[in-house]
Amino acid sequence: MLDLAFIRNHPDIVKEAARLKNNPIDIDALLDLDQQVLTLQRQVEDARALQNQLSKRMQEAAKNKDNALKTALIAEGKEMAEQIKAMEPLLATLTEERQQMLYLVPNIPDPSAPVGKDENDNVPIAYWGEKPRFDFEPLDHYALMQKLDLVDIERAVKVAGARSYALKGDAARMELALMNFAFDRIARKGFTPLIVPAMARSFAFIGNGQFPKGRDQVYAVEDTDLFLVGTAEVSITGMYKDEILKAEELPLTFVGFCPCFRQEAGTYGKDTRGVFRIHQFNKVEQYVICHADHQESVRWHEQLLKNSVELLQALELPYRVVNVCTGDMGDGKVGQYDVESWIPSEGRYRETHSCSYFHEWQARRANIRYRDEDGKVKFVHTLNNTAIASPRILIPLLEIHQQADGSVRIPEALRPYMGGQEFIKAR
RNA sequence: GGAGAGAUGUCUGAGUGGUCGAAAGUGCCGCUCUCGAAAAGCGGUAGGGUGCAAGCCCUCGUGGGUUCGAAUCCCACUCUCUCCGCCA
Repeated sequence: MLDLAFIRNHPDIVKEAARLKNNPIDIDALLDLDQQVLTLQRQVEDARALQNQLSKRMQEAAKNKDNALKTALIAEGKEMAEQIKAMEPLLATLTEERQQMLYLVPNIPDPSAPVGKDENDNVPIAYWGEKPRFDFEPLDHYALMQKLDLVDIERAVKVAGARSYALKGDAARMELALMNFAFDRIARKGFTPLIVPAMARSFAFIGNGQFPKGRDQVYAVEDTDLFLVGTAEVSITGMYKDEILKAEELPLTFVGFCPCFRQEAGTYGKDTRGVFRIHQFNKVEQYVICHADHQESVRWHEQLLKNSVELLQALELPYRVVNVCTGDMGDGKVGQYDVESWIPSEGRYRETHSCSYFHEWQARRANIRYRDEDGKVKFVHTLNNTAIASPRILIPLLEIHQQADGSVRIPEALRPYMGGQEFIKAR
């Protein structure tokens, strides 16, 4: 959410941001509504001021035992109360409408973000690792998983419907190993480990930016105000809602884990093979709350990216980093890098990580602030990045490390988390 | 699921329907004292909206109601805590 005062003072900047992000919001309509609110608000406040004055004079009258005056003032007060009561519902409605519209206003992308329409305009900025050359016919991840008995999709679908899966055997062990591996490595950098609720109230989703716009991607728990989170980010943001932190407490750095749930509405027929796009997965997430300082945000953005790619390097997975263009990045983001891992069977890189910084956009929604050294209360900055998300990461992991004999080599860095095991072999 | 208690500022905690945005303590900041620190003393210290500003308005869990006027009375809801039951 942007500062309303900023939108008033810089409507052109906001309109340009919306255009760059393919966001159809009508800023003029918002400002128009805002003016209505302000006008009506002034009227109501004037009336209330008058009412308060009457109230004070009434006390005087009571003290002086001036019953005639008191009676007259009460009559006047009654009148004011009615006037106010008549104006209040409209003011409340308009204010709420303005708020809902405000939620839809996108953040201003950084000038360094490439301008573009969709993911095709994202700009690769770094490559790492050698794409493997196989001297045998490599399998795709699903074929590999079937052959090694690592997954049971049919029976999982029987239980939970399309886009479900059950990891089996060493794939199940590997998934847990990956979570542990990522959790450990990021924690070792000083990030506080956090296992967070996978369900959260609506305010957490509003705070994070998933609501109201992404509501259709989220599962609701019936007859409650609870929803299943699509990322630990939602819960962590919610945890700090309405807090005023001390400047010296910042930055707060977390490595958060929770199962993640996504409806994947509107993706029918897309990525239906294997475990690429599923409704439930596990994710270790990096999350940072820092001072309201652009440079500090940028430094953390780079650091979070570095943390993630170090994990991929340890897993010996070739990847590239793309600078996500304005049209492809989310509403709340100032800047976004995606890390894409090489998928041999598709002959292309695909998103496995997403690294974003938001400035105050989430903090304003969730009302997370801190008291600055000089006593001023400011909104914090927030950032987040995937550390590891699985089973998606199993796709490059299995495909890249498959061997001529049909087995899969476990990268050395992961072996300590799998009891020293070196290969996944057919049973 | 059953029974009870509660929700106030950084925290603890007081609060008779009007002079309460709110006592007191604590924390924090400044000053005095001191070579310096501690202790002690004095002063300051909630957030938000609106306005050039003075100011005005709002906020005592949330929403409604009573009233000229609600932290205070009434209703509903939410949440927290304690005990019992069930349970990983």
